[in-house]
Amino acid sequence: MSTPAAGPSEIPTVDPSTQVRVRFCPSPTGTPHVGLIRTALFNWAYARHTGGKLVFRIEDTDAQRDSEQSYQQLLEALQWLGIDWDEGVETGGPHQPYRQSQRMDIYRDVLDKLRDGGYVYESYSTPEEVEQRHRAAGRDPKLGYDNYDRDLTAQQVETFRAEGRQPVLRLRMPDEDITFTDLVRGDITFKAGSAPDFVVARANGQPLYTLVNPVDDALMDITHVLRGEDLLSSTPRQIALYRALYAVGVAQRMPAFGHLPYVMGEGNKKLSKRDPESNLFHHRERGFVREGLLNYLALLGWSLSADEDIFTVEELIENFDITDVLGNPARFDVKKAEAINGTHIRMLAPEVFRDRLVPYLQALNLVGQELSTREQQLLHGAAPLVQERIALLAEGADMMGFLFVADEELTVEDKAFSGLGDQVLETLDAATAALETIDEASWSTEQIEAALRQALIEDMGLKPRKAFGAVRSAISGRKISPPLFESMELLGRESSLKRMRRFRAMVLAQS
RNA sequence: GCCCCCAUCGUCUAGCGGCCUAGGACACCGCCCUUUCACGGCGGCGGCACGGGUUCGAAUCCCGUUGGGGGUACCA
Repeated sequence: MSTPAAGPSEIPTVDPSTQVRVRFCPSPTGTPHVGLIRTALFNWAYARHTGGKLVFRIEDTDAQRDSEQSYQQLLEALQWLGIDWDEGVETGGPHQPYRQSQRMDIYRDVLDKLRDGGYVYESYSTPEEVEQRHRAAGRDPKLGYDNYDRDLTAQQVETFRAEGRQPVLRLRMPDEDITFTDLVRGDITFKAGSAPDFVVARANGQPLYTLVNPVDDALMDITHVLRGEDLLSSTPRQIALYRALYAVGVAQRMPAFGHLPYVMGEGNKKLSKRDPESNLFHHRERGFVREGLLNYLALLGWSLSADEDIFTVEELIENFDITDVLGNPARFDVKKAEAINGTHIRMLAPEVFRDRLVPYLQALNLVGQELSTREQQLLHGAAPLVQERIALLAEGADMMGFLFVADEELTVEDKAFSGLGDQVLETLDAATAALETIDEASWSTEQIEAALRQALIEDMGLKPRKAFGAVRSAISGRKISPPLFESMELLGRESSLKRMRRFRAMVLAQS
C-alpha cells in the first residue's frame, strides 16, 4: 500500500479579485502579548482596508495549557482596542463552532478522508528508534523523522500491532521543492527533503495543530494567512497538507501567506512573555490609550509615510497593505511608544480625556466608584491642565492627585522641601499675607497670580523659580505640579491658605 | 548539523538604479518660550555590516562573507 504525496496539481490560488477573508486564531494561553495583538491588528486592518472579513477562531486543542481566563482576556483585549470581527467566537457565523475544542468530530472526518485518499499513513516508530537508525547510518541523530514508516509491509504493520503499538498519523511530504510567494517577503523556496513527514494526529487519535490549523483555514475559506514569523518554516508542511485537502475535497484553494516579523525585546531576543512590556494589559494599566498603542504597534513593521509617525486608526485602515509590511524584526521601544501615546492623549477631546482619567483616579484611591459633584468639578478643571503635559493617563491621575486629598492628609514629599532658599519662611508668610487680601468672591487664577507676583517678585525681588516653588510645595506637596495659580483657584481659598500654613509649620519643624 | 528568514542613525523607519553630500520620528545634547514639569519652536549628534560583481551610475539588482533570528516535537 503506497501513499501518494499530493502534488501541486491545479489547486486554485488567490488572486486580486478574491474577496479577502483573514483570521486571528490565538491559543488561549497566558495573558495577551503585544506581538500577538499586533498580528490581530494587521489582520484586522487588512480586512477593513480591503472590505473583507475577519474571522476570530480559538485554537484550544491543548487542554494542558489553555485556560478560560486567557480566553476572556483575549476578548477583553480586542474589545478594548476596538478590533472587531465579522465571524467567530461570541458572534458566531456560518462556519461555527469557532473553538477548535468543539470541532473534534470535524477533524476526525477529515482524517478519515485523508486516510482513505492515502495521503496520511500510520507510523509506528518511536523517537528513540528514529534516533537509533540515524546513529546506525552515521547520520546526525538530530535530523528528525526519517520517513521510515512510509512503505511498511503488511507483515511489518502486523508485527507492530501485535506488539501493542499505537500508530501516529503522518502526512507524506512531496519529494520536490516547495515554493510560495510570501506577502511580506517575496518568493521563498524550501528544498525537497528539508521537512520530513510530520504527525497530524496522536496515537490516541487526537488531531494536532499541524492538521487542525490548515483544516480550519480551509473550511472557513481563509484567503490570506497573516501570522507570525515563527510559523514561516511550517509553511511547506501546510502547503503539502493543503494539496492533500484539496485532493480530498476539503480545501477549495491555496491561501496566500504573509509572515509578520517578530516583536523584539531588549538585546536580540524575542519579547518574552516574561517581560512585563510584552503584556498588553500592563500598558493599559500604565495609562496607554488605545489610539496610542494601536499607532505604535502598527509602526512595528509598517509605516504610513516618510515623515509622519502619528496616525489614527482610520488612516491606518485607509492606507494599510500587507505587502508594505517590512520583513525585519522590530524592537519594542517603550520610550517611543510613550511619546506617541502622549501625542494621542493631546489629540483627545477634553471630555474624552476627562472620562478616560477616571479609572486611573480610582486605581489610586483618589475617588470612589461615583464621583461627587466636587470631584467632578476638580476633574473638569484639572484635566485640561495635565492633558498637555503627560504621556500616560496614570501620570495624569497622579499629577492631579493633590487636589483630591484633604488638606491635612496631603503628603508632602521630602524633595518638596529642598531648594527653596533661606528665605522660605518669609516667602511663605508674604505669599500667605498676599493671598489673604483676596476675598472669596475674587479668588481666581488672575488675582492669585497678580497678588503673588506683586508680593514675591516685585516687593521681595525673588526669582520666580524660588518664590513660586515654595508655594507649589505648600499647595501640591511636590516640586512638580500642574500650573500653580490655576491649581489654587481649583483648590479654593480656604484649602489653599490652610495648606500654606500647614507647610510653613512643617518647614519650621524641619529646621 | 540541516532548512528558512533578516541586515539603513542607539531604536522604529523613508528609500523600490540617477531626486541621497541618505529624509522623518523617538531617545540624547544645546538654545528659545516659561510659575515647576511638560507642550511647542529652533539647532546639533548620529546610519546604508563587509567583500565582490552588474551598470554610464547602486542604500537600492546579483553572488559571497559576517552577524542576528527562527525552525528542525505525538507544543501552538
